[in-house]
Amino acid sequence: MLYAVFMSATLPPFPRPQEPAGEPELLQLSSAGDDPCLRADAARNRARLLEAATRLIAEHGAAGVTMEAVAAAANVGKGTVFRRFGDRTGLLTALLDHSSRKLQADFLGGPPPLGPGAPAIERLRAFGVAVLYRSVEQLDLQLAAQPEPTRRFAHPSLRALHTHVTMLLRQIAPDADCELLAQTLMGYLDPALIHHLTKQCGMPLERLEKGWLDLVDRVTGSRPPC
Amino acid sequence: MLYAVFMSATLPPFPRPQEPAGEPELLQLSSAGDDPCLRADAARNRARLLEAATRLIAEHGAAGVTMEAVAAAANVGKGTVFRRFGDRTGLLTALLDHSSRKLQADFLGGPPPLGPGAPAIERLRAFGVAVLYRSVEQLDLQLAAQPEPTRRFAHPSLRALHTHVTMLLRQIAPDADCELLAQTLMGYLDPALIHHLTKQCGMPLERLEKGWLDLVDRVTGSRPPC
DNA sequence: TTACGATCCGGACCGAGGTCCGTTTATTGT
DNA sequence: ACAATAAACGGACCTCGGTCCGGATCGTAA
Repeated sequence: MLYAVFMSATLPPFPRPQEPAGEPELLQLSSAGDDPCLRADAARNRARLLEAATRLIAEHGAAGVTMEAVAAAANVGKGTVFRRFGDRTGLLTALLDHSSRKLQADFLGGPPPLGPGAPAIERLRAFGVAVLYRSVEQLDLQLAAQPEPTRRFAHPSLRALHTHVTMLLRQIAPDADCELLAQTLMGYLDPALIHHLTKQCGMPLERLEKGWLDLVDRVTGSRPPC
Repeated sequence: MLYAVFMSATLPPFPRPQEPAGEPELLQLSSAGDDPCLRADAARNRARLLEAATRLIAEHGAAGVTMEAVAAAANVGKGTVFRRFGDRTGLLTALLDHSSRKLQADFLGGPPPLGPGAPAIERLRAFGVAVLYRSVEQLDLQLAAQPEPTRRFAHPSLRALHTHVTMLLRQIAPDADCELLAQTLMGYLDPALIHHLTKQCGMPLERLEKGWLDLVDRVTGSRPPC
């Protein structure tokens, strides 16, 4: 439960999900939603599974969908699901992959203020707002896709966001511990927090948005007066 | 999975864990580690379970301990564990209860700078450091006790901390959205984050501590220059 | 002391995530 | 076209968290 780091060279019991085969860290925004060299039937089943999962989740909510149900709906064996996606989190994450890549493309190479061209602080503000909106319209999935606490921050997609925020911060406040500051900012955008504040505390999204802008100002030291 | 709010008056299928029967919101720091009016055998079993759990966790780590194993080690039926503590999270939380109450007592009525008497900002600084240290020496348990994302922020003990931070912030920055700011600060103290930074990124605790102090200064607008 | 009702106990049972391995299928080289 | 080999398949199987309910126990009042 806490071992199983690599599995020795002797016969891998499972080819391991080649799904989250993260490209060189950050710039993993290539190839739309497909995958590298996958056998024909495998690719077909993968597509079927994603489609089935999407449909079932739309019907019953992410929390109400069983892996076995997905497999059945896709006319595929249960083992196939796990071989392809590793675990439940993997499948759910794959469903988020598209929007995740889009967001990444937007702030990495899109038009300002999200993309390069605008001053860093503007980009940072826009970034938070973008993430906020994205999370709100996928809260259900985002929550269900959250891995267990130990791995929450290891998730490649999240790391990418964190890296980006760190870079922006470095341009704004070079003397600060931008790694930690970035972590703090990302914490504000945690789907679980957003869910809690909007659904359980009834805060309007607008307030969260203001909160983000304010937070950015405070953290970067660009408060109004002074 | 997302219903079951209260259970109607008609025959409760389970008396429901009377464990986290939160007193009036905040000031729940009374009665050391025991419970209200519990039948003799029930109290005895409860103690046995807590003791067994503690021992097993010390041996195998929190993640490596099964509910059934705890039950067996306590010479008790599995059902008894769940009746008493509701679920795994409940049991683990109960183990943290003692230190949780102590912390609460400290910042609610202990000596400055944690307790009342010191200026709010000093208390806030001390608060973060205290939580940091407490988390570090119980990381394993804290992580394992973390409930699923949907309920992460609903946890009473966490709410208490959040409330306290909010109050301190209100004294420091009355015009800010202290609820949100408090949430941000609490995010920095999330055990999962601490685990990630210290165990996975290899940051020394000292750096996290500096990070907290710096964060407090930034967020409250009490930066050095100006 | 006894009897009775509320509370508690225990372990069989269930569902869902995850694994294993014998069988099937796609690909590739000839 | 035809092996031969690597990759993929599927579903039985395992574990573990959580539930249920018939029966044992405790507290109490007479």
